[in-house]
Amino acid sequence: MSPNANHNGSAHHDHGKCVADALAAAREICDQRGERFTELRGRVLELVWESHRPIGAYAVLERLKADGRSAAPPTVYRALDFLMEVGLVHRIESLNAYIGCAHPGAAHASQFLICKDCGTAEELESPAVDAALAAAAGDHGFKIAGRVVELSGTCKNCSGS
Amino acid sequence: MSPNANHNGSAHHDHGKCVADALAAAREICDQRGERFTELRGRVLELVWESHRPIGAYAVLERLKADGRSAAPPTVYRALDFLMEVGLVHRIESLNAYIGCAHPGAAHASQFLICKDCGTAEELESPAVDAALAAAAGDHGFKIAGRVVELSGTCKNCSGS
DNA sequence: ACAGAGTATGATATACTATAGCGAGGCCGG
DNA sequence: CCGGCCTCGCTATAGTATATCATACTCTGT
Repeated sequence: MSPNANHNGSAHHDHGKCVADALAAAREICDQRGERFTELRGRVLELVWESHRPIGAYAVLERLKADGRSAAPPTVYRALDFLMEVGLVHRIESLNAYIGCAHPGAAHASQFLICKDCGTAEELESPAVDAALAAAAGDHGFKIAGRVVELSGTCKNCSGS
Repeated sequence: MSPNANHNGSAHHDHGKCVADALAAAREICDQRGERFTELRGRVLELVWESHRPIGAYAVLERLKADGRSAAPPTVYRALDFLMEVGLVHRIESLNAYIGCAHPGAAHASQFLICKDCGTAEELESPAVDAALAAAAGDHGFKIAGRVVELSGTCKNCSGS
């Protein structure tokens, strides 16, 4: 993994710390919720964060195998499903990929800005978007249970160049 | 919205007419754009509309085969790709499924309300949602190229019962 | 410490979704 | 009529996800 990372070109970005923070937060959240943050789940979450952009389930699987661990698709899908239920990971539907949640711990409806050039996916939580969606759904008598909002395009850094 | 509309099981809905209208419109749009609206493409579009809710590519394939036609996955994927390029069909990312466009002919960014109970997907074009998305993206220096907005939940008819 | 319930993981098989690549035939402009 | 392009048939394969059963772990109450 690139030690430098720095997703969107902005300044520096201590990737190791960022991953470690995410893991620490995850552990705490699971503790609070009485969920087991097992070694496997931790490793999967770590791999998702290390990628620092949406990563496919099978890419996670390959990395697990590279650890020397025995793993099969259900191994990773179960871990990802758990992490999504707890709110530590999001699934990007338009990419069939997964990414670490930027703001775990709080229920939230997020939106994603997916750059076609660099592959990063920035997580947003725009109240305005959320309100507009709620209003639009309400107009049609629709009760929202789940939201998928994914914009593809060019991110700030990539459009500069 | 179409004059008849009203999917969701309530009251009447002249399905045959609705499909025929969609096909007629499609033929005209392809003519205008100098695209070939072949028999296969027409049949695929017809099948998509007949389903009247998002339908998977392989379900379309089965129906094509039921016609006695020889068909393989590429057959249907090529047709669907064409129909999407022309704007006659949308893909629902969260379902890996396809649905006829309710307002073909005009460029538009649409949103979908997908009922988990009855499986229908209502197509919206909310300017407010669109504006909110554009604003949120703009705040982050992001240039939008494609939008995926899919809300899952319970539609009006299903929440009544 | 132990038994039992519930949960997590291992392992195999299979289902579902999508694309690559090649060749034959049709359509259309020159 | 011919040459290029588009459409379609066909086979193979890639990519994504789940069903199912077996094993092993963890926690709780005793």
